[in-house]
Amino acid sequence: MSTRPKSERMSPPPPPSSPLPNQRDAAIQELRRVTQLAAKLRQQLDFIPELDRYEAAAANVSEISEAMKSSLSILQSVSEHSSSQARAVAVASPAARSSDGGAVARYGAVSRARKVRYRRGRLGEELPIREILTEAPENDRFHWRKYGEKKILNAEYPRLYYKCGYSDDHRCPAKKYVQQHNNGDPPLFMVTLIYEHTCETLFRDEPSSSSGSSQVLDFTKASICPPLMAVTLGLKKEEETSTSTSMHSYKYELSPSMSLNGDQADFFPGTR
DNA sequence: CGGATTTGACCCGG
DNA sequence: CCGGGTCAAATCCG
Repeated sequence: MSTRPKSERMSPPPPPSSPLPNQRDAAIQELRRVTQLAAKLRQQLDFIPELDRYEAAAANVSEISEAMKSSLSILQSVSEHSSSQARAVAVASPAARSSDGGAVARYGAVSRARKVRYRRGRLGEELPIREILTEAPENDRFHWRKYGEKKILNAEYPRLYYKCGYSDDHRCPAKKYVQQHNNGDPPLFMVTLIYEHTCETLFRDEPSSSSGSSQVLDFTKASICPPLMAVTLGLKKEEETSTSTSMHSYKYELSPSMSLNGDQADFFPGTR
């Protein structure tokens, strides 16, 4: 009964109507599909705002990739060493097999540098930084309070400064800067996240329980968690927000442009 | 009326 | 001194 809402399948699963020798090929093909999905997953990681969750998810994706790789190699080696039956097939098309391995390696290599950077704080400290290029900067489900806006030299668009809406109550250090990046049809915004939220743990990994809320991915867009249920880490006994955590309404106004040719607009060379 | 946003001043590091 | 980041009083808005 659980059908994915949006779907993102790239190829329909091949019918399992394969005889024996082809089963291995089918399995390999499935593995390749999963490998592609892992690659896609890796891209979606970029939309995870919190540092620790991002890294945890990244680790999981890496493990998936590794598992895929080893599974594939196991399958292949089995087929090659295997006696009798599979033997014929294995010898029949060695080229195909090696190409499979190539594909896996390629996807495995996609693990480009993560966008977790560090920046000098006023005290010379290093602040955890993440940069995200998105068309929906308001769609992380946190409550932000704008506290400044600044024109940036050589930048077409101003930079907007936000801090966590609970920064006062919970000493949450999370901040984010949002700057429009271009004026495409879906305009892109460079979102810089600084520090993690300590105010609330939105959804700790809850196994099972209610439907939906598949704890990972799908932050891509949409889905703004309805109520931020301020679940503190369980150590501090603070009287939680209680006061209706109102829905927050954003409005990132796209400033009325200020001319400029936008030629040099070189923001972050390395991203993407 | 209260909370969020606006916006220029202020601060601070390079 | 300059530019980016933050503060905070004024203002806006529901």
